[in-house]
Amino acid sequence: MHEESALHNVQPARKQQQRSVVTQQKLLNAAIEAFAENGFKGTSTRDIAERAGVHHPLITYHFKNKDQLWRAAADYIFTAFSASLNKSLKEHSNLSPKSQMSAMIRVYVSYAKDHPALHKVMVQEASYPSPRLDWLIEEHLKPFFDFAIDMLGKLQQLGVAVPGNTAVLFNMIRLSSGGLLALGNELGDSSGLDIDDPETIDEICEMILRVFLPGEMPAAYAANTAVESIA
Amino acid sequence: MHEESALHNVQPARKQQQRSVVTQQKLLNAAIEAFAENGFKGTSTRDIAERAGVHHPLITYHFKNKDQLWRAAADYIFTAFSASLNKSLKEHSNLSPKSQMSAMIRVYVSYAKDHPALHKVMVQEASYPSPRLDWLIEEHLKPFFDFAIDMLGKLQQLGVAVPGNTAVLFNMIRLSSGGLLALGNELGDSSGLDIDDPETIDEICEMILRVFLPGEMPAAYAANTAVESIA
DNA sequence: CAAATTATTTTCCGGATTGGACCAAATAGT
DNA sequence: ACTATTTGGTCCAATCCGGAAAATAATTTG
Repeated sequence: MHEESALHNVQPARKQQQRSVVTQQKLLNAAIEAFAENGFKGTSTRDIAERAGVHHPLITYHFKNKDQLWRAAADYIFTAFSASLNKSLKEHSNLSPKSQMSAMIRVYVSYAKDHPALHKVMVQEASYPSPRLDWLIEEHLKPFFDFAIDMLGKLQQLGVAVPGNTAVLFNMIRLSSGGLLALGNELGDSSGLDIDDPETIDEICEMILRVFLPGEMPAAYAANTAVESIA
Repeated sequence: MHEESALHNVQPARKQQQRSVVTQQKLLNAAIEAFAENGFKGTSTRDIAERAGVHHPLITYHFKNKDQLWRAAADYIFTAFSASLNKSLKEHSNLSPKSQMSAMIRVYVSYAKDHPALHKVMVQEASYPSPRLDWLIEEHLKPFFDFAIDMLGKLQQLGVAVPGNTAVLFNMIRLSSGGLLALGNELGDSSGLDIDDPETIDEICEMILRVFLPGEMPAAYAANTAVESIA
């Protein structure tokens, strides 16, 4: 027996084996996919194990139980997203606020395209109150939201973003960006849009900018306003 | 035994009893709620029956099986929505296209507030390919989408709606409108928004109009362009 | 290499849940 | 009052559930 999930092992008396991290990752990816499709309740650990091509008791071994697996999976995908977001923020830190927000939206859309589960899991969990939703908000959503809303508010003051309740505006951007990609299956059949076409992705990004950030940056604006990355 | 669901009875040798339609409606409402929360796979017929306060074998009696119940529930909510939409369209048929689209968005937002399941079910089913998704698109989504996209395209030509791919724009409106309401649980905790406050609803509607339909109608435009209701 | 530790496989469990069948009783139209 | 419709109560066989436990295999470390 072990006290903690292998992912957060405190004192590994011995090094973690390679195959271990491989199966953990296989399980995490499978879990994300399954949870995104069928929600927490609608997903069985056996389904996840099968998708991962792994014997189901390994879930107990590596993650203790279904709930911890869900949390580990959420950590996994949100941390990865946060990383690529911070990377982009750093690269664009010397550009105008509008360019920064623009880059941020592009990162989100790109990430949502490759990992639609990011958006789906959020929607799935928000469907009804649950301890997981509370945890997700506190642990991952709130920091990101606070940061983005603050940034968006500044753009509103500059006349770049549409005025109005900033939180509402932010969530509209989030839902549009993530939702379009998550609805890939439906969009094709109902609206003739091909999500896998890079041009469609571009069109989506540009449309979001055109709609939500229609204003131009004031010419006199000094581009150099440092933007700290998210904690 | 009966050949068809009671809802689509062909030759009722005797009239359908009142209490029958009551339990059917209770079941339909419960089904919509449950399917919206946990998806098709994640919902059990027993769960639905329990929510409806009805003995679960009645599902078999009234709807034959789980799948038919899902279809009946989808029919129910989409038909009701279509009705209130057509009503609003008729009432505003003498107004400008922008006012009509504005009214349409308000109807959608209001409906999504009282019946967030409308949006949730769509998202749930679009999560992965399924015969239900195909059916839903063909039966309900396509007619509505085609109508709305056509209307939106005209508004783009008039310079009222933001230019760009009309289908993308339409889906952004749809996701923003429905999504904000469907995410009620999350929005409160993560962004301090109270969905139950009528002012919030107003703010949302106005924001959507401000963002997606920023242009003014050309003054010279003749208001009287008849708009047929959806088939 | 050998021992100690970590990881995987295999088997099993008790219980809950699944969708659905069945029939007797109640109810409501005619 | 007669009869079709609707409901209540019970049951079932199958499957799936999350997890425990023990036997086996593979790796790291000394």
